[in-house]
Amino acid sequence: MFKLSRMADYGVVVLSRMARQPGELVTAVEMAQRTGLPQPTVAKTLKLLTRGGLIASHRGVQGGYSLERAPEQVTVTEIITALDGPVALTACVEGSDDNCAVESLCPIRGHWERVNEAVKGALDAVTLADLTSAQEDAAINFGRPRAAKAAAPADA
Amino acid sequence: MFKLSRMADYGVVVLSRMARQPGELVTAVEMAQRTGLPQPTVAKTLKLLTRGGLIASHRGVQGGYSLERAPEQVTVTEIITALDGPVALTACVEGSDDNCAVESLCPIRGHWERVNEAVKGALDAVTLADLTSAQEDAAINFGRPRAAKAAAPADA
DNA sequence: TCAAATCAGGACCGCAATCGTCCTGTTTCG
DNA sequence: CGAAACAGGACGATTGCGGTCCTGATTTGA
Repeated sequence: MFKLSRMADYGVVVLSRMARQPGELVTAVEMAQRTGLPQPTVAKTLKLLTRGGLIASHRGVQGGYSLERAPEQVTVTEIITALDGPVALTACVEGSDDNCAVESLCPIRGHWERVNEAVKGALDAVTLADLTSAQEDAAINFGRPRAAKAAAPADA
Repeated sequence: MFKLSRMADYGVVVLSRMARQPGELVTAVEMAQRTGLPQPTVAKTLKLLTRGGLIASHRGVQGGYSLERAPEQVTVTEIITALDGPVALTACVEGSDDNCAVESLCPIRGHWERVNEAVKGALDAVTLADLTSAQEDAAINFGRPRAAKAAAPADA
């Protein structure tokens, strides 16, 4: 229950790595090497984070991604939102598709939103800095279910 | 993101319906008729709720299920836990399977747990009574994606 | 001006977990 | 003893997600 998506995990890993040298411009492949995650996935994650406004991208030969905001300014809510869409407990709440046919007369809806707010608040209270604080030198490679086969390039 | 499972939705629907007559003994098929949900699914939900200790079951000819606890005593956390397992944000936290190979040296882990607690607290604060309060007479049939075909028996 | 590097965006496929159903016991009452 | 109802688990379909790749746009440097 409640498992946040793999993408969100990757986002935290990538951002944590970037937080170590804020402002530095790193390419997607470089990032993949540093984190040990597969390149395409890292690239995708970086793109999502860019679209979410969490990092800045620079095209061209000497391009790359950079963390422009301070780690204390980046909340977990933002990370999750950028990678998985808005934080919402129930399909009922967003009402995006045809999820809830009788949405208008569903009285539970309002109550769920209250819970949603509380959850969102909890996630807002945690920043990237909080998640990064203790892992300065530790190897960052959690959250990979069973893909830990071919040993990571280990910074090659 | 965060979408809680369909089962949890069903659980709330069923429990809300039961909360209207606490102590009354209703069978699974009866419950299905009242809620408009398919019988097998309702039966499954009832079983899970029973196992979770949220309702009591009585076998035999005149058997059925009954809500023994007061609606104010039933928290959302309990409902979710009964139907979907423990509330945990990350695969990292539970550490049940081989999800996290480097769990022991993953420094992010502790921080996620903090978030987990906050989320759990938010869900603990909402009871079944809160979700039931306003829906005394409204038809309860949200959360059904596209299965709203054959109009519900409407209490037959 | 041209070529290389790098990001942007989307399409696509495969897997996995979930959802929903059903079947076979077990218990209780008439 | 038979019917009613719950208990528990097995099983198949489906949806969403995770992961990869391809094509285009943009910038830099020779």
